[in-house]
Amino acid sequence: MTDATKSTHVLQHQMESFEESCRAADLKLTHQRLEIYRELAKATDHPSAETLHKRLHQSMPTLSLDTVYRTLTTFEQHHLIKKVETVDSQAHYEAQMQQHHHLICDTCKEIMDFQWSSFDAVSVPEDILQWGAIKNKSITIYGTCRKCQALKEKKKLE
Amino acid sequence: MTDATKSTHVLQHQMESFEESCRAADLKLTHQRLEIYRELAKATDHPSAETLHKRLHQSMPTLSLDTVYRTLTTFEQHHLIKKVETVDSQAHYEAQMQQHHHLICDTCKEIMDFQWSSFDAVSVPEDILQWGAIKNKSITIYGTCRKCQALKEKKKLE
DNA sequence: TTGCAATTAAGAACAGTTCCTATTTACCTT
DNA sequence: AAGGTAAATAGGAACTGTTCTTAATTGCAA
Ligand SMILES: [Mn+2]
Ligand SMILES: [Mn+2]
Ligand SMILES: [Zn+2]
Ligand SMILES: [Zn+2]
Repeated sequence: MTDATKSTHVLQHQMESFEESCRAADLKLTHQRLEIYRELAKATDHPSAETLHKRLHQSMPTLSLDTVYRTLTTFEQHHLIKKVETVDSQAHYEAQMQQHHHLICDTCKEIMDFQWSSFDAVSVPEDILQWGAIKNKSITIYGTCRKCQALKEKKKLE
Repeated sequence: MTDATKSTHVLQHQMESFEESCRAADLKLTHQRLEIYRELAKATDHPSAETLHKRLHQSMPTLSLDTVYRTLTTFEQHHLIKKVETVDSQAHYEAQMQQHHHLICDTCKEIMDFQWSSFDAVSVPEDILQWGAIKNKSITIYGTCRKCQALKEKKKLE
């Protein structure tokens, strides 16, 4: 997927399996839940509740910010979405549930996904096993993205 | 270091290099700054501003929470400490500046340090290099720590 | 010592999130 | 299809974590 948005049929499939998960979890299929999930699923960034609320406002002018927060929390509790760990004061979310890792730009704070399957395959060092039961490991890479690097170069020349 | 607290002379050395860094950065060596740094440096957990404030309250009853926040922000800006990325609403800090990684317990939320030098040594996948200038990569491992596992076992038996 | 810019304490303000409650809605039962 | 009911929502109040404002204090250079 090189495009900035997901193809319609991939998203449609994701929506169907989302609806199935909701029914299985006894979550009512409200318009709000469907639209919030769809908006998050089609996002390639990792939006905050406020960002999602803004994006949905045009098509759902009465949607309350509280509903966005409450709904995201519900989804997270049912493992339908994930809260992304950041250093930011706002919480960021994603519907991407497959194993993946993050690139974070220290300048624009954009969070990008990436894969590193050879890392996913290795097991953790011996001495960590005694800490407890390990469930998951993920990488965060920090740096400056191309866009922000270019901007900095420009400013230097001025 | 198997002990829960650092040996006095290691901490003393860390304090000396901290004082040097402050002078180099034109930061005045106030009692508050020294004590906040010392408290963070000797901690093996990853305390929040509020936790640090509580720990310091006995010896410094007039220390304000605002000063703790302001001081931690100042230290972070001068790369004397780090803000730890978590999914938590409170910010967590550490004085440990050497490359290391984190284990986070999903139950008690405790954050533990660990080393993985063979991972530190490998370079990132080719295609990531085109994203921008990479500065650092770190791992977060999630799971349930021994203590919390034991507690859960106990509850099951009841 | 003295002078002054930097720093602090205390509380007000602010930002992000959650709670309260009256109203609405999904969906189960007829 | 219609009715009943528990769950979900909107809107505003409340709460929590963090930052700002300002007057008083302090570190440190002269
Ligand atoms: Mn992601
Ligand atoms: Mn650490
Ligand atoms: Zn950037
Ligand atoms: Zn634990």
